[in-house]
Amino acid sequence: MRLSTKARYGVRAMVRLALSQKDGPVQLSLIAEKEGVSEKYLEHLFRHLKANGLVLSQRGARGGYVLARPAEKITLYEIVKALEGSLAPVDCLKQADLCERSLFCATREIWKGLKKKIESYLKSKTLSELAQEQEEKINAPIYHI
Amino acid sequence: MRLSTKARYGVRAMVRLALSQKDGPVQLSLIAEKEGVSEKYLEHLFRHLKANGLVLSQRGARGGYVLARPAEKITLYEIVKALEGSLAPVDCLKQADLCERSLFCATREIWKGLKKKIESYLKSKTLSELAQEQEEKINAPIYHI
DNA sequence: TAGTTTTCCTCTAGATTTAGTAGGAATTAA
DNA sequence: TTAATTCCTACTAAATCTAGAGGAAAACTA
Repeated sequence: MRLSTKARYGVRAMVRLALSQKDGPVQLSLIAEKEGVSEKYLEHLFRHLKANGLVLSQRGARGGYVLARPAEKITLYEIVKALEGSLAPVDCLKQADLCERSLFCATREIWKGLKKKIESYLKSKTLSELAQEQEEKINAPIYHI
Repeated sequence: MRLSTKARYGVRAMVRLALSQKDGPVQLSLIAEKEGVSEKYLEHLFRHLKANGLVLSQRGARGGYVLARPAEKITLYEIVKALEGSLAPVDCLKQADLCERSLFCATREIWKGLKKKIESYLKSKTLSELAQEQEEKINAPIYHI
């Protein structure tokens, strides 16, 4: 049940974008530096984010990315799904004929329920909530003596 | 967020075990045949199930496996965890020092919440529930004309 | 006791997925 | 025109998944 780095890095990049886009498009080079992720890898991730209508891009000098919608209107579900492809724990949920047992399989119902739980949780979290929490964490660090 | 075949086959095998063990230990060869999974692969899975105290084994002729506890006392969480190792969506939940950002990472809190949702769902499902549902599905099949 | 059945154990290996990197084309601002 | 930036297509090393082979150990049966 692990998320790939696509989802992990991608969500962090989106938070960074939400926090940084006040001054116009944000370059991948900035996100790469701040998040400690390779710029080349971010290119892949943002392709998916763009294809799924989550960000808009501006090419050329002083270009970059901005959120396609206000952060309050973007859920974590959308981000993770755009990057991970699907949140189904098992493939037979998308494609029942992968397994001839599908119709009589009790475990399949369990996985279906699990998928719903995961999705409803991620749908309940918006990017703006996450960005705000991130800001608070940065502004209220723990000081060591 | 996909489960491996370990968890998928393992849960099905446990359901099969719950349904078949009335007449004594169940051999892997039987489960393999019924579930369409290689016996050799089941050996691997049952090693983990046994190591985690979910099944007991009897070696030798007419040996096999039985549940270590009544099916009502075994949750899906235990089975999946035994086979999958961990249900953490990201590794930094188990080992915070994997990432220097852990202490100030808002996304980490999200993944922690997601892990809790997954676990509480799987803890709420017992093997006996699952076995009963499976039995009903078998006894009430859909007939095609 | 001998033979058979079954779990137990270690080692090996192909297939698939992950996590990137390389190199350059296209676009835009200055 | 130049520099900056996204966009696109390949390629690849490493990890993980999904087993399979071969035999040792244990226990039942005759």
